[in-house]
Amino acid sequence: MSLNSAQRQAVAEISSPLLVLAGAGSGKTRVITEKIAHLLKSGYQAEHIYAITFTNKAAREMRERVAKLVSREAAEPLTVCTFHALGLKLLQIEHAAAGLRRGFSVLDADDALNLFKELAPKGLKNDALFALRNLVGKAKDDGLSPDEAIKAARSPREMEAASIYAMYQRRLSNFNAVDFDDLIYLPARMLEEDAELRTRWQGRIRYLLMDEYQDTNRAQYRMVRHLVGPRGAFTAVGDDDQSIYSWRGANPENLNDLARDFPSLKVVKLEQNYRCSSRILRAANTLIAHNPHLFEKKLWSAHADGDPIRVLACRDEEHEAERAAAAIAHRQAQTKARWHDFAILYRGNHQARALEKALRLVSVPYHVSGGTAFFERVEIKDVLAYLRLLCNPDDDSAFLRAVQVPKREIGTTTLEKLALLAGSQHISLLRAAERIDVQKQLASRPGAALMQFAEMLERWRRAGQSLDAGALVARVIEESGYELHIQATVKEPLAVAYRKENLQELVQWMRDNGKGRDALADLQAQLALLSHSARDEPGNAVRLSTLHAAKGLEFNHVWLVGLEDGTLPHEGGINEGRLEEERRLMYVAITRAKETLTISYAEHKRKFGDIERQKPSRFIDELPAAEIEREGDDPERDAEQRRERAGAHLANLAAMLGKL
DNA sequence: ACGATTTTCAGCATC
DNA sequence: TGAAAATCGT
Repeated sequence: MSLNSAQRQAVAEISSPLLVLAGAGSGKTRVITEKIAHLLKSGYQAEHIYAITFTNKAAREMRERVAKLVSREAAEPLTVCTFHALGLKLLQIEHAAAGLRRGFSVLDADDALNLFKELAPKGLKNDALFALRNLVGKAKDDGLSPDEAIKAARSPREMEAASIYAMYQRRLSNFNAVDFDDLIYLPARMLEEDAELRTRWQGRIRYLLMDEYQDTNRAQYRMVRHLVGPRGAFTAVGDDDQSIYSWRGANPENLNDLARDFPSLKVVKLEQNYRCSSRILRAANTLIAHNPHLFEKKLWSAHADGDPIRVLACRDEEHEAERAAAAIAHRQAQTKARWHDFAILYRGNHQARALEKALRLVSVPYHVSGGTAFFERVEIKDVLAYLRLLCNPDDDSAFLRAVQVPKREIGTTTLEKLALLAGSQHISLLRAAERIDVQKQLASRPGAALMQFAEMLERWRRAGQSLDAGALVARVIEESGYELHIQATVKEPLAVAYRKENLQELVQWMRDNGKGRDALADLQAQLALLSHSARDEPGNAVRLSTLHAAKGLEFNHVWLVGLEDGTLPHEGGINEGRLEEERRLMYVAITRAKETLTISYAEHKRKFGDIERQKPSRFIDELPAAEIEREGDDPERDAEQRRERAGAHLANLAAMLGKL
């Protein structure tokens, strides 16, 4: 299929900075991939083209689609990665300018939070702690250094946050480590302050493409602005109606700022939707028209009207789940559709429980996507701690983890003593553990155990000179006793096998990606950015997903459950300006559906113990009444409605026959 | 160092 | 309500 005229325009425009406003289902990924092919044809060299996404998954998909379009060899030198991966790459190359040493660590969210907790006042309530951390995060997002944050502090709370921020950054620097936010903040700052570095990177990145632009935060925008420079050779693709991440710092205003900062900016709108039935799209348009808009766009679809949108009133959450499960099972049996053509979408993770139960009951295969902590793979984090420590002896947080798993008779008392000694000499825990005089001040058994641990790391470091990354990691897993540790601590044989597989996959990943010497130093940092592996694909199963996790996906048949005031829109979002974001969330949900959309709500729900009456979501009233078909849960009432419809149908037929 | 009991908290979740 | 974290008790 060929491109439509707006898509062609978006692909061909390479002389001016370009903003592509890509409505839901308008083929934005296709435009980006075609544009990369076009840039290559126009004489841009692949190593100078950068395509940036938000998630690893999106990056992987884009790489695959580009490789299909041009050849695999032509696509290979392209850079297609996440914002954070780009920031990491810059830091690894320019580490000296950032005050980092080679092999620096990237602390994951967990480690960063633990470090923060250590520095924050003790006994702080959870929400106060998070509020404080948000203030620190905001300072980084605003591009303020700790000193600047202290100067800018306007209230005692901000002052407190700024001083914790300063301590926090000092600790990171002692660890020779950065956190996720630093992967954006530090590059943005370096590009801002160092003209020579900026010119060099602008020469390296000759064309920049950005996906999901509405999700960028201010720091990311700053980084981008300096990377593209005044030349503005970039394409930003986004949709303000699909901005659903402002709660984690995304700033859709960035779409506006683009026009301000690049006066020659061209704007192309992709308004033809290739995904939804006309009726579904009309419903989505009518709903989102209740929001104010910066850019007017009118999405249309060439598809037929299709089935009406059904709105079901259910007794309670269980009843709602049963109806969805039964309807999916029934429809699948009737139409022989594939299971993965169905999705049930909901606002909060906890809503999945009733649905899972109902689906199991009717033996429908399902896959729950999203939901964070499900696949927190300890074995990867543990081994990564070893690798981090190997590349960066100053990484205390990696030391604390590695030294305790597997158990080697080093307990909290020993570590506290060690920390005290290390602190008094201003050296890291591992450096302290290596020192004979420190060992002498500890009890003999723990002292010896620490020495053994330090020697083991030193052995690996020497072995690393001649081994490639994959082989070295295999050796670390073996010699650290980690495999035995899994066998000893994990009870189920299946889980043991699964964990070993994961470690095997880690080794393979190192083999695949590790080229050249010192590869491990770079790879261990990249590993921190890798969340899920390429496998654990959902397969042929009904998809259960939160609305957030469903963005970017599409299904023939979508069930949207829990449409009650307080759930969608969510309680907290109803008051402040967040109602609009809730509406966008609903918009995203509707536009996932290609053929049929069923919306349901529960009239009663248990909340924190007791049963509460629920009001149907106000968003239901914002849908076009002509496109929806309401059904209560009262069988009598339903039967009556069906009879009425059948009657009307018959009357229609009779009328038509009469005309003939 | 561990298991039992009490307290707390309840929105999405990337890198 | 119910799960997870914090605290208690041995």
